[in-house]
Amino acid sequence: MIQKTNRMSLVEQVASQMEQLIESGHWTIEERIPPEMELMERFDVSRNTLREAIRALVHAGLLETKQGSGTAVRSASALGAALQKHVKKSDLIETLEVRLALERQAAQMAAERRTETDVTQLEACIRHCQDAAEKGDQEAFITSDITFHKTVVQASNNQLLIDLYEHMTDILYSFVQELMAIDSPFPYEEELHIELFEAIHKQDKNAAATYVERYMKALKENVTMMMEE
Amino acid sequence: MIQKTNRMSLVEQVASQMEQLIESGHWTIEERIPPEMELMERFDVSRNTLREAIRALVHAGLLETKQGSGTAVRSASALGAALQKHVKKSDLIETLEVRLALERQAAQMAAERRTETDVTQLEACIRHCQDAAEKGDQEAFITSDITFHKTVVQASNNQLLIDLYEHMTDILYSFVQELMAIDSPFPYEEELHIELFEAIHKQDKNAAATYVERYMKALKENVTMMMEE
DNA sequence: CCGCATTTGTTCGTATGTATC
DNA sequence: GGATACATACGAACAAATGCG
Repeated sequence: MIQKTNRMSLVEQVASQMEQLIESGHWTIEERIPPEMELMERFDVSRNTLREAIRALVHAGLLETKQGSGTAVRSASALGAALQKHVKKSDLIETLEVRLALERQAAQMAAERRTETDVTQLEACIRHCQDAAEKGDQEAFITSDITFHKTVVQASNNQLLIDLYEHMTDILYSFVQELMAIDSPFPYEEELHIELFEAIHKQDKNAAATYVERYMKALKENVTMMMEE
Repeated sequence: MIQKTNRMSLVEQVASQMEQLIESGHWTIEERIPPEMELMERFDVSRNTLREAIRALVHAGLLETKQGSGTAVRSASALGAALQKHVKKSDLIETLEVRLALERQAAQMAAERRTETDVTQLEACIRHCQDAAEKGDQEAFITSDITFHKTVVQASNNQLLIDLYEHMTDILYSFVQELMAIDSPFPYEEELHIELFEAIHKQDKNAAATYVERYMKALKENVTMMMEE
């Protein structure tokens, strides 16, 4: 069978391969990729062809070039970069509302499909949250909190939903970090986490949705308050 | 104050401008854009620079070049193209589940925020659906059906949600078209549309969510049946 | 601080393949 | 088949930024 990809332009072939290398994690984030000269030899193409491929990935948000310095990986996913660009033009509240939509759906599906492994993982996440809260370690707490939510979504077993949610959350996180500078009076709704966990554990679909809604409502109010200050 | 990054690369400047032209609808979809020579003069850059910019947009899915023919607009949005690529690797069911998440949230928000204009628009959409159903015009019906759902989401007044939903729906639509070839035994849940409309009209948030869930459940079952055949 | 090597940025020229008329 | 227009690909040259000794 003849490979149809002979019809794919050289630039596309090179760009695809590089994209693969990035998304597969072979070229990790913030890492500098080999210089043009070396890549020319590796891919056996001319400099212009290679440069066009690099330009495509730069425009897609995957790479970042600096004259005189080199080219580095900026994002591991084209979808994430596209979302980020789009979200930057949007309202923070709008983004939160979309995140709520995704997490509620995920929580319901998690309640339906969760495995024993999911349950033990969620328990571990909650423990991490509690530990960080007791120690008063803000940063560690926020990280564990995010991990908890991501783990809930992962239990939904819907890869598209997982990807969208994680990108959305990462973007939100970096935004919130910019917004609230150093000190962060982030209230911990510990009960809500535990209740959500138990709803998933008991496979109670409606309860899971309700707790996500409550959590998100509280979060939304916090953010609006933060923005008014 | 010194301008920090007036040093945006020429290629990026050109690519951004072209992206603007596409997203603003100045270059409409499927339309062929001016040949390289003309664009070189308009942007006052060399051929290679222009080509790199075009390549970037091609890789982003906004443009499509054909040797000997020219360059045409393929998609009006970078996010849409990125989503499409990602969705193609996903399951149809997964995509439906995400769409449910978005539409349920949108319906709730529409119930809360809908204006009188939204109500009259939704009424018009329902009438179009009914007309098409009476005439037995499958294609017109599906189009009106999609328009109805998009109108519901638009009433949510959340631009990010609207964009995501519309891209998702367009992708789903093109998929379903491929899947079901010519004849399409697409069942019309007329009551559900009307009930959803009335819930939004009466600003009943919970009812709106319920009807979207029911509608999506029916749709999911139809799709699974279609795929098993 | 200077000079140098490295690396990316920009431009031009040339040859070839391919679709359209 | 021929003419034209466009896209593809390569090579070469110089400019500009960066980092190092």
